[in-house]
Parts: sequence; structure tokens; C-alpha cells
Amino acid sequence: MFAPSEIDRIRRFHRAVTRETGVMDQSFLGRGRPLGAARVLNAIGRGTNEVAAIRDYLGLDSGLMSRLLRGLEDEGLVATSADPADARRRVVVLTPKGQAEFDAYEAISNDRAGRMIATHPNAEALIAAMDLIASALGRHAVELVETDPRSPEALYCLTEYFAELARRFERGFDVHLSKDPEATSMIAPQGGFFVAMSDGLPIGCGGLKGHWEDATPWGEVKRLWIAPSARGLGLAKRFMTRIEEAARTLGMTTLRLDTNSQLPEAVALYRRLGWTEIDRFNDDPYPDHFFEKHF
Amino acid sequence: MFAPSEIDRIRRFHRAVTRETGVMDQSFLGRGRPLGAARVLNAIGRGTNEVAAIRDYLGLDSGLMSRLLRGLEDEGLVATSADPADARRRVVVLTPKGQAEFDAYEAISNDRAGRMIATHPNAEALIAAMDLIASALGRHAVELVETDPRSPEALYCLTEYFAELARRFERGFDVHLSKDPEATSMIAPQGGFFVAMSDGLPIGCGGLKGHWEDATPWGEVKRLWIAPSARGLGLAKRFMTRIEEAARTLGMTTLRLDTNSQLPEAVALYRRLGWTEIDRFNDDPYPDHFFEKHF
DNA sequence: AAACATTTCGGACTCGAGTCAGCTAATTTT
DNA sequence: AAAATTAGCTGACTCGAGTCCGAAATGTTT
Repeated sequence: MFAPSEIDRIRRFHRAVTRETGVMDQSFLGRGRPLGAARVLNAIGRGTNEVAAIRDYLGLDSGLMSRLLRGLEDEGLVATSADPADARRRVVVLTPKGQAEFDAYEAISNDRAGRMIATHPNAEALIAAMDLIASALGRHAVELVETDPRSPEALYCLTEYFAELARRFERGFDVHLSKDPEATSMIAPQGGFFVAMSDGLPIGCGGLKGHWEDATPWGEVKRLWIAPSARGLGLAKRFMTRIEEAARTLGMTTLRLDTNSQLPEAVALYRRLGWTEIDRFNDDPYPDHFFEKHF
Repeated sequence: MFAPSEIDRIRRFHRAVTRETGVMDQSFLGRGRPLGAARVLNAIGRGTNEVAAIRDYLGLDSGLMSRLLRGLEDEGLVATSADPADARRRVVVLTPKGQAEFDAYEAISNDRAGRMIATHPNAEALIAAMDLIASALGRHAVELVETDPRSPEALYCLTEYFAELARRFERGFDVHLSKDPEATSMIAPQGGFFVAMSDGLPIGCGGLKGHWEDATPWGEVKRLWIAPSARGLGLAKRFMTRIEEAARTLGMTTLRLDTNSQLPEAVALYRRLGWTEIDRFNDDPYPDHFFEKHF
């Protein structure tokens, strides 16, 4: 029986995007500049300003980098100057003309991307598929960064998290009925809040809330969420490790958390990571499972 | 409120696969041959044997093509000879050594693809996402080809079709209870069977069954199915147009079809395409909607 | 048979990407 | 203060990809 193998299908995918990428590169060439120079300009425009960082990001030789930079300088698109902290290093910024050129490249990209979703009837599914693949391919480059729980990235994750709870809990979810931790209790030195960033996209979060008012202070794991497109990459475990580290650093010796049996993967995770189930320790209406860990 | 725009997400996807493709190209270089030559070798190995066809497929200049071919010939990987039908054209075949080299490249590709699915926990979803994207990007290159309903491609589509009916019908679906048309009634000159091919992958099918035994012969549309990853690309309409054409060519003036209200998108399609609902015309247990079209 | 078209071939060329070694200047280590 | 290290710059080089054009062989049309 004929059935296209998974490998055939991956390779078909590969050919499709390779073709697409080729078309994109061609359209970049439309601005009369070689691809290498365009890439450097793009990196600078995106906020990478140290020469070494650009070189590293694009994987270029120092000689080639230098020549590309000289070329952009001759065109009047960038200006370089010595780093005040260490005059061996150089920093590069876009001139107004360079910014205009960068914007033009952005417009090309956005235009292509926009046309793609505009002409596809099920753009949402298409983009979800892209997220899934981008997360899978870029899984080695996911960074957990500590951030303010009121930062845009954190708020984005929290909104998605609450929306998912509302979908998955039989009786829905209203964040106001639940104990919403004060943001300050999830900021050092009280606690911490972490967001997983994958190439600029926030794909998960996790918070540590400090309870310092009690006789023996303890920490509570809150708001652990991984984007559907990034599940299965081991991120939840990374968050838990990171949160434990933060708790230790802040001087806590006990961590607790609550969860719900309608999130079986969460319950399974905590069991697997060696947490022990305990009695209810709060009067929040949503959770029905409670865990604890000492160290 | 921060929310990554769809365009940001598409571009993130783009960066991720570009990186992946780059890595793939690098590993191709491991066999000590420039990428251009490797691409030509690959095209030949995949069964493209006329020089002009290869050039066309890879988009190469005739001079460059000639030189790459000469290089492969010097290495003893390919042999060229004049096309017996037109001695200006040349045909290229792999030598045994060339076949071995081609196999080695295949192994590299398969290995990378295999590793990707092996290390991803949800390979099935990943591949479904890839199919969706590949179909969306390659939608302009979908071909409807007439084929024997017993061909491997057709059987693959039919299997998927029946599996989907079994999932979607409340009481399941058993093909033996339904009137399974004889394959020969869906082969010219009795009828026809069509498969949509997207870069080698069958992504849909549709059959025309001829009823020549009746006083006024008529045609019946059967087995119309589009792969979930390819829905929304307008393929169903293309199939219907193609089937109508085939019916006209075979001398039919009436087409009928049956379908089920548990497939609302199908019912809507037939209405939209100007079919008129009629009374039941068979005793098949599954359908509950019947349509007709004259021309 | 002559004129014209098609297909491949090969040479001369351009261009972009990238490597390498040596250089200068700034900074850190000893 | 001398020596070692680091960051970036420069020139000379290689290599692959690709274009342009004319030659040669074959095929088609008039």
C-alpha cells in the first residue's frame, strides 16, 4: 500500500519553503544591494549595534564583516564610532537614510507575509502551523528571561493563559475569582517572573510568588503556561528548574503550588518532577490538587 | 496590549526555516561537491532525464547547465547521450557510481528529516503542520491527473477518505455497506478518476462513475475528498469542473451525486456550484442528500 | 536546397561570498 | 613598562554561481 512516508512529507515541506525563501531573497535583491549587505543592514536596524554581535549573529568572518560595513558606510546608510567603554570595539547605527532603507526592506517582507495570509482562506491555522514549526526548529534557542510581570511579553502570555483556562475548565475561568497575585510579589527580591522567548516571540511564562508574611517564608509557583505550539519541548521542566533556582537564591526552602485535574498534563508534570501532593493550602475556588517541595 | 502580529509570526517562521535550510545545504557540502552540481545530480536521480527539463526545473542558464553536467561526467557520475527522437536534445542517466552518490545524498536528507521527527515529541502534529504549509505555499502547482482508481495514489486517497467518513459519521462508516463502484466504471470510456498531486504528494481525489446501463446514460460523482491540509485552496471546485468536463467529453448530459448532512461543507459546495437537490435515487444507507445537474 | 529555428556546448566574463594573513590600535596581564 | 591579547581593518586570494555570446549540430519550413 502506497503511503507517503513522513520523510517524504518533510522533504516536500522543505522544498516548498526553500522555493519560497528563494523568491524572498530575489525580491530583496530588487533594492540593488547584495544579500550580505542587506542582512547586515537588517541586523543593525533590528537593534544589534556592536560589530562583534552582528558578526556573531550572521556568522560572518571579521574581514567580510568589515568590508560590508565599509560598503554601507560609503552608501551613507550607517555610521560607526568607537564604543566609549572600550575603544577597540565599534558600534554601528543607522543614519536617517539607512533607516529609510531598512524600512523599505521591512516593507518588502511585510508585504509578502501580508499577501500570504490575505490570500489564504484559513490564515489562522496556517500561522498556528508556522508557530509550531518555528518553535520545533528553534527549540535550542529558547531563552528564559526574567521580566516584570507587567511587561508586554508577560501580559501577552498571561492573557493567553487565562483564555486557555477559560476554554478548558468546565465552568470557565474568571481571573477575578482567583487570587491574582500582586505583580510586586513576583518581582525580585520578593519573587520572580520568567518568560520564554523564541526568536522574539513569547512562548511561555512562569512566576514565583514570595510569601514573606508567614513565620517560615515560602514560595508559590504561579502562572505556568506554555504556548500550544511549543508544548513537548521540555520547556515546563526548564521553567520549574529556573523557578527553583530563583527560590533558592532568594532564600526560600519551601515551594508550593496548586493546579486542577482538568489540566492532567500539569498534574503529571509535578508528580514526575518529584513534588509531593499535600492538603489544600488556600481557598481559591479553581484548584483541586496541591503540591509541595522542600530543599 | 502587546501581541505579536501575524506578520511577526510569519517572519519568525521564515527565519527558522531559512536557518534550517542553511544547515541542510552545509551538510550537502560535506560530500565535497558544490551545491549546484549536487542539485543537478539530485534532479537526474529523481527521474528528470532531459537536459532541458533539468535546466527548466532548476532555473539554470544553458551554459551553466552544460558546465555542471560536464563536471559530473568527468567525475564519472552521469552519462549523456543523444535523444533518439531528436538528436539535438540530450538525455542524462546516472552511472552506477552516480546512483551510489545520489543515494548518499538521499541518506543525508532522510537522516536529517528522520532525526527531526525522532526528537520531537509530537511528530504527527509537526508533520501535519508541514503538510498544511507546503500545500498553502505550493497551491499554484497542484495538478489534477487522471489515473486508475486502483493506482497507489488513488488508493491512498480513498483510504484516507474512508477513514475520515468513519470519524465523521455518527454511526461510523463501512465501505462494504455502501455501494462501492467497480473500478472499471471509473475508468475511461465508462468514467474517470482524478487525483490532485502537489509536488509528489496526493492531496485529493474525485471520481466519475458512468451509468451506461440505463436508457439515458448518466454520470455520478463519487469519492470527492480533499486532504485536510489542502482545504480552502479551491480544489473541490477544480475537481468538480474537471469531472464535468470529463462527463461532457464522454457524452453524458446528466450528473448526479449523493452526500450526507454530516458533511455540511460538501452540501454547501454543491449548492454553491449550482446543483439542484433531488429525491433519493439509490438505496445506499449513508447519504441523505441528493443532487443533480444537467448540461 | 536554402533559410531558419532549436539545443547543447564552451569560452570569457562579472559578481558575491568567503578565507587568510598581516596590520594597527586599544586594552589587559604580568 | 613590557608583553600578550583583543577588535577591527585591509589586501590578496579562492571559489561558486551565473550571464552573454558565438559555434556547432540537428531539425523544420519554405
